[in-house]
Amino acid sequence: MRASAVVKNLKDKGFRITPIRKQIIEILSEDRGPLTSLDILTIIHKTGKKVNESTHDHAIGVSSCIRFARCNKTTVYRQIAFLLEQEILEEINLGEGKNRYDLVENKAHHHHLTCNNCGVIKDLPLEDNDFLQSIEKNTNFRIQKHSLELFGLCLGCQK
Amino acid sequence: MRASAVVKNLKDKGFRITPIRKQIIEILSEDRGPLTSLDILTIIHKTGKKVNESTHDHAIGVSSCIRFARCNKTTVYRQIAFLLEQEILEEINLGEGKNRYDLVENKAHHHHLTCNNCGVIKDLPLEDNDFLQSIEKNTNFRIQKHSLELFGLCLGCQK
DNA sequence: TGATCATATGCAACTTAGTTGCATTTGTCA
DNA sequence: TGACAAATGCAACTAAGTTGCATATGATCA
Repeated sequence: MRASAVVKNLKDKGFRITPIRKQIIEILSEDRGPLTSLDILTIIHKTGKKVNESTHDHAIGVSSCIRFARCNKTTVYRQIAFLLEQEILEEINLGEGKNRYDLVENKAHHHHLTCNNCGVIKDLPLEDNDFLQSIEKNTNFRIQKHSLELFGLCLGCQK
Repeated sequence: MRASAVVKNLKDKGFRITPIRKQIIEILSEDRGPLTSLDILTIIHKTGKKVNESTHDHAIGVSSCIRFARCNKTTVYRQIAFLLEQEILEEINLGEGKNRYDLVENKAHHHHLTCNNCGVIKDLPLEDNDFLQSIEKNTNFRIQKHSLELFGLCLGCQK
């Protein structure tokens, strides 16, 4: 798994490895597609270790309750910011009014194909260097970043 | 000006022409670049007719005050939704956490070049039909919509 | 021209994504 | 193990956008 390599790399650079940081890196390397901060938080809550807590609320007869792993949304946002800074993550905007995040691939820069029906998001590797160079020539802009997002129907949803 | 043609077209289709609807169409046809809902609201407030209102607040000695044209943000959002439905506007997302809107051009579909330094947004007309067709062939997706946004430095900001 | 009515508007309250300040906790290293 | 910088939790906040409902108004017709 790529997660352990990322963790090792961060450790070597002198950054702390906390359980939450590690878990977020693991979640993002499981190839679930680009995730929102809420996706990440929900996965942490669902997959985290269960904790038995004794309570003494005799009034409603509850003697113990089960809770899932705790993590605050602020922490998720801060981890995302950290991982973006370290260029481990990239931010993806599909016009949904929220951001998604994906591990930066070692392979070539890629784009996304989103199915308007089922919502599946597929990677789309593209050789676009020539394309960008010709735009630079024609416009006198120096291009630093670009985003190309495609929306349509996947094969299964065309029927 | 294109605004009057748009207004006439809406009237012919049986839609009401209210002062706010008209003003929003005019603002968007002034070629200020893609605007946010707040941009539109602010322009309405600044350029609207002044209204003298008599007050009788003797306690603080104010006998009249000047107010700018009123328009509620809800109204702007609803007009945007209406104009999107009529395919008069298109929604543009530059990853800012908010949407921008631009009149749909009769000319070819185009993209945007945003300067990371001064924020200027330039139109970029592109012939991308072949490009999209080859992606359809390679992926089996039927592409319905795409967004290509480029970010970098305009000529003036490269120095 | 004035009455009618569907449509447009204003307002307040709400939702959701994301941010900030501050007190507390915890990984790391000596 | 103790110390301390970095990470976390929590509450309160901001900003974009939405919803319900009462009121106002543009277009039409008598």
